[in-house]
Amino acid sequence: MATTTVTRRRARTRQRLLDAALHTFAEEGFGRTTVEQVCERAGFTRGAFYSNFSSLDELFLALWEERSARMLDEVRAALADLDPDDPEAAVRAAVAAAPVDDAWYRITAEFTAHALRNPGLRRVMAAREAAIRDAVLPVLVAALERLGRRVPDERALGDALVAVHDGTAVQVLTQPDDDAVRARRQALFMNVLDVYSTPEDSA
Amino acid sequence: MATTTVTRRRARTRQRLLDAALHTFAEEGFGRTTVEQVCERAGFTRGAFYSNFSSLDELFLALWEERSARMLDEVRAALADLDPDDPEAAVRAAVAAAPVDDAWYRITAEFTAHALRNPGLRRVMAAREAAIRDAVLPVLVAALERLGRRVPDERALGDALVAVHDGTAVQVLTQPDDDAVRARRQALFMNVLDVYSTPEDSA
DNA sequence: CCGGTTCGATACACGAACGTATTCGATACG
DNA sequence: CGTATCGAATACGTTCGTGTATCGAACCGG
Repeated sequence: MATTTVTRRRARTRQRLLDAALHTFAEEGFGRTTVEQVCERAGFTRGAFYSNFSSLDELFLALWEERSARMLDEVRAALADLDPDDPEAAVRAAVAAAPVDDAWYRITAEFTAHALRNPGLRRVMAAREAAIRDAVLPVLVAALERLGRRVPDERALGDALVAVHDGTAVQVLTQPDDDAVRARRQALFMNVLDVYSTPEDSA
Repeated sequence: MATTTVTRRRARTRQRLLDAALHTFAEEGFGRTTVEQVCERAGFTRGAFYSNFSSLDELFLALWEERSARMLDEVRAALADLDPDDPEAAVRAAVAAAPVDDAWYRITAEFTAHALRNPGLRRVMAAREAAIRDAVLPVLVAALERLGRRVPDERALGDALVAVHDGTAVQVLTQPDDDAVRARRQALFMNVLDVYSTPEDSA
């Protein structure tokens, strides 16, 4: 195909721009980031930028989609091989799969704020969140069943876990050196799993 | 005092600028907001701005401090008169006191991201969060005790509640029309209160 | 009222970033 | 090996926002 190799070049600079943008967004904030900054970091000129994206907004969305999709994959992979006999370990693995990454958190925080201003983006974000939830949920439900626990309201459990994940992420990031915070986070996950599932007999 | 009335004028324009900034930040995002936009909305010139604040960053911090302090007061006031016999109502009141306000959420989200880049700001934010938590906590603990429940680990309960509040806020805002989301939020609060307290006898 | 002070308005000079139109080089393909 | 095409570099004019230095009016105390 004629376009194959040409597209390679394109894809490479595109990727570089995305990487540069990731770091610039994290350091400067999305709103404070300029096209020039991204280009300089990536080692390109603005011409290259505008040949790949029509605006910073477009790049921002592309970046977010790429990264969140990748994270979703990682979560799926990590959950694929859980130890069915050790619920603590399972939770630990699941939590580790959706790590609290400083730079990425800042970006999603701003993306969230951004999306709340734009109905289109808001739907995109909601869909992605739902996808993550729906990927994680069946695995956890299965794990719980192997432990002899049923989940009466999967949706409620899913929302609760997502909320706990997001909510505690801030705490962990604002107190990065406090292990107790991390421990409480872990405990809260366990508690939620416990509360939103019931022992066998209630079927 | 000579400065009294003069200060009044000053305070008035200052307040107007803060109000204008609140709305502009909410609509445009903090990073995308310019001094000019704020001034235009407030009905002043940039001269007035620079006579009151040295930068947008400074205004941003001032705004956040003012608003979060006010919110803290409101929470305190709302919690002051709780119905000791109706835990659901108590929670509802508490939740209502820390309302999920769209505009305000966007701003705090960006402030959080901003603060994560700035150690000084991060400490300010952590302190404010702790203050809110410490204001709410004793009231809830007392309410629970009146219901015959003890709270073994107050800190854990506090962190959990804050996390749930923050985490579910996003869900409520991204799905504003879905009452089920709000109901699950409420339920999650109840569950957390339940899990983090034990009946009398365990004293 | 009146002088002094404070505070916001005005005007200016500057720099940063934008987006486009065009050029030039690399790369795929016959 | 030559050529057509694609994509990044360059160059340009323009807009927008900034911060400061100065001016003038509102407001204070006496």
